[in-house]
Amino acid sequence: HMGHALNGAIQDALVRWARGEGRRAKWILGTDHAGIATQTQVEKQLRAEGTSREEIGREAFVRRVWEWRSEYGGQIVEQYKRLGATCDYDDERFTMDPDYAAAVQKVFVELYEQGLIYRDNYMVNWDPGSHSAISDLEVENREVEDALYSIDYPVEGSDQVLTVATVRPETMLADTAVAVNPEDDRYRDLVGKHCVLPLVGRRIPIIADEHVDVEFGTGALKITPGHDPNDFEIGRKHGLEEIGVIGPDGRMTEVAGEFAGLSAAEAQKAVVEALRAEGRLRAEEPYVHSVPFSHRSGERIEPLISLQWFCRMDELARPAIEVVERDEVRITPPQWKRVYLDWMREIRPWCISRQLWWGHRIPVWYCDACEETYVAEDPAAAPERCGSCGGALRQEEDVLDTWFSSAIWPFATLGWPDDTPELRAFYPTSFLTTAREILFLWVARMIMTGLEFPGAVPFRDVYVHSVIQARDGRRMSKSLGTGIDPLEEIDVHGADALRFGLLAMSSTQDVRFSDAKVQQGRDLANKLWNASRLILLNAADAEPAPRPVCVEDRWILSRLERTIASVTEKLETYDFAHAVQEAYSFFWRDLCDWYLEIAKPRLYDGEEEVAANLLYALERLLALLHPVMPFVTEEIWSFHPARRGHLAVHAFPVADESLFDRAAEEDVEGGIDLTQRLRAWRDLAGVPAGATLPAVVDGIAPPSFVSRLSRFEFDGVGAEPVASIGPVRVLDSDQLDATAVAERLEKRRAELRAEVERGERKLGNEGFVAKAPAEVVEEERGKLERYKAELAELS
RNA sequence: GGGCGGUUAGCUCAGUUGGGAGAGCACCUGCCUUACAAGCAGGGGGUCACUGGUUCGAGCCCAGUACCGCCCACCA
Repeated sequence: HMGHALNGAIQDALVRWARGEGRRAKWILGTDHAGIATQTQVEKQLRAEGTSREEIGREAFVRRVWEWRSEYGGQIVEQYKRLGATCDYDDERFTMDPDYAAAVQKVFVELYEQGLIYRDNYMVNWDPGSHSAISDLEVENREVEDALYSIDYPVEGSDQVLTVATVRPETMLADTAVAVNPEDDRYRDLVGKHCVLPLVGRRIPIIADEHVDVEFGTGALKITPGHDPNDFEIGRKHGLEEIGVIGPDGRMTEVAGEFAGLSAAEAQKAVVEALRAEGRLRAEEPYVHSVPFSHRSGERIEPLISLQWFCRMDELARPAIEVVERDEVRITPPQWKRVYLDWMREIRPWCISRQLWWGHRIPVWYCDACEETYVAEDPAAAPERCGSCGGALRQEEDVLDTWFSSAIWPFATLGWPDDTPELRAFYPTSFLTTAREILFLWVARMIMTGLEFPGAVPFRDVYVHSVIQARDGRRMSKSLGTGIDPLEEIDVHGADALRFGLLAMSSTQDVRFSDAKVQQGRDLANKLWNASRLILLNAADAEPAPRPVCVEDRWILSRLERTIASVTEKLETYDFAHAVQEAYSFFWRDLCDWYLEIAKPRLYDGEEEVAANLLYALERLLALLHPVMPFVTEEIWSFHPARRGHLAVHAFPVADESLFDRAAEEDVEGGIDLTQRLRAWRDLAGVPAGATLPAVVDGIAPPSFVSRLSRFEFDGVGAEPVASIGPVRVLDSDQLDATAVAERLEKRRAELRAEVERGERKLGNEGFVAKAPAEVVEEERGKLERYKAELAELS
């Protein structure tokens, strides 16, 4: 999707740039096994074939997934090639590769042996869609309208009732307490007594817990430790019984008695009806609240207690917090640093087991006879018999969260745990870019495992790129139909155009996809081609070199080198939008609009110096733009007389400061400004486009190109001056329309009067003159003088 | 409920330390000028969301308001 394309454009620009600077660059492209998503796809196929994973069994299913993978797994790689990404394709990695899998097992076992990985019955986010537990980060909350039911729970041995409110009445079957706030005077004397649970008849204690909000509803809260994360915590604190009435299949269990077998939704209706029949239902009202959904399957999460593997994060997080605090890992843009730190400081245990078949099967074996547990790094070397009782061993059925294996990507792909030359050469890596939704899921975990295993940060820089939204500002998503396919953009506009466009769009904030920016990239590629044609067809015999012979030459060389310096600086700070805009504007405005137009006569004359300058500028410009637009620059390069091999392995230009020339820049830019004013005057005075007008210059002569590019002859004689533009006095001629000239003059006089008034007002302000810096005041005085002088000339 | 970001031209976005508001696209006018009509030249267009404050001077700094978006969060 477009996020991959942006990510690829950024990484490829940086890696090509790094190579061009002679740095040893490695870019490993690879994929994770996307456990839930992939398993879901294959299960869908099986259903279409009238079978299921249960029917064909684990081994056959995993084979099917590998087949699926061999068919579709290469797509992203092919797409990256279309984009022009120069990954080390021979080194492609996959999280299920045997050596990678071995690294995953090793990490699991080491963390297990340190006591950081443990198995526990705990409240998890159960995803009925994938039939698996998922982690907190894979849950998204959505606003939903439910009904809020108020139910009367009779207090044992009295006429009193406690009214509790719930959006999930079916879970009342698993209630094991009613809680009130200890400070709540209304219920103080009820604490310690019991309620009788309607429909069920179970005696449940009334307990006091400060979590209960006195303000909400009646201030009495039903406690269902088995089906509510909140109640689970309270239940553990008070040692309450944990009852499960909803099973992993989303249906009511045997424990639910007469409701057993119903889906949770059906049970809700039935329970409400039963309560109503018993007169226990006090109220029912619409209620909007946020509800967890599975990010993967889209189904509503069913919180339930289940036996899962967890990873304790606090110890792992501590050093990962420090390296970011100390900027040993720099996060750009900087606001994400705090987001990272806030999350890490509040980090909770990570549920790492998944009830799937596609993934790294957890390397744990159980002895059913004596309840002994074994772990083994190498599944092939796993014990077959229990060491204590000799009983048969059974391997854990669950697999690891895909992110658990992705977390070790930076070093596992380089051969860890072996001490490989690659690991020594490239770890720690330098750069990682990603969308911010990946910051916790992946980046944080890579930092933690990197510090824990190889013992160093996995990368120095993290760049969090923009989210590219759809043209209308909505999220790009397949389900909304708002997605824009990068491959289609490449088909229509070209990969260079898309790369340029994406980098030009990128920002420190989210941006809408801009067709105009891609268009700009396409236009740039086109114009590069045309300008190169002009240069190469007319200058091919020269040797590229800076050979300035006039102020315009010194100007363009100075601008070229300043642009190189500036683009490099922007790349260094990951300011891609400004980097590409700056290169664009140098090429389009300075080189094409001005220098090429100025230099054409010399070029057509076969002048060697101008040819040398142009070939030099082109050579350096191609190399500068190559990281952004590799295809067109490489193609043009193949026609350049200075080419040696491919541009892709040519050096990135280093700014030559000896060519910086402030004076030449001022002179030429003054000439450009004068040319534009002369052209504007002509246009507004209604002069035919092709006409050449007589004029004289009063004072210092402007650069020679001004006359030709503005179509004025500066050696006019005889006629009266009718207008004054800078040092240029336009002389009367029969090509001028007297009325239009008069109107134009009057318009200019009005402008000048307004400027003079503005300047006088500002300088008449005592505060300004007294408190503003002297140079600012001086500048204002100078401007006022110039405006007054021009106005005097025109009157 | 917390936190972060946004509000600048018709559209998408830039605006470095506070000193006369910019780009690309779109629009208007004129040009097929021997690299390019996917082009060239010129032009119009903005109460910088709102209200106060600081300052000689505010798009920029401070306080508040209103919308929009995102992230985090165990009020039933």
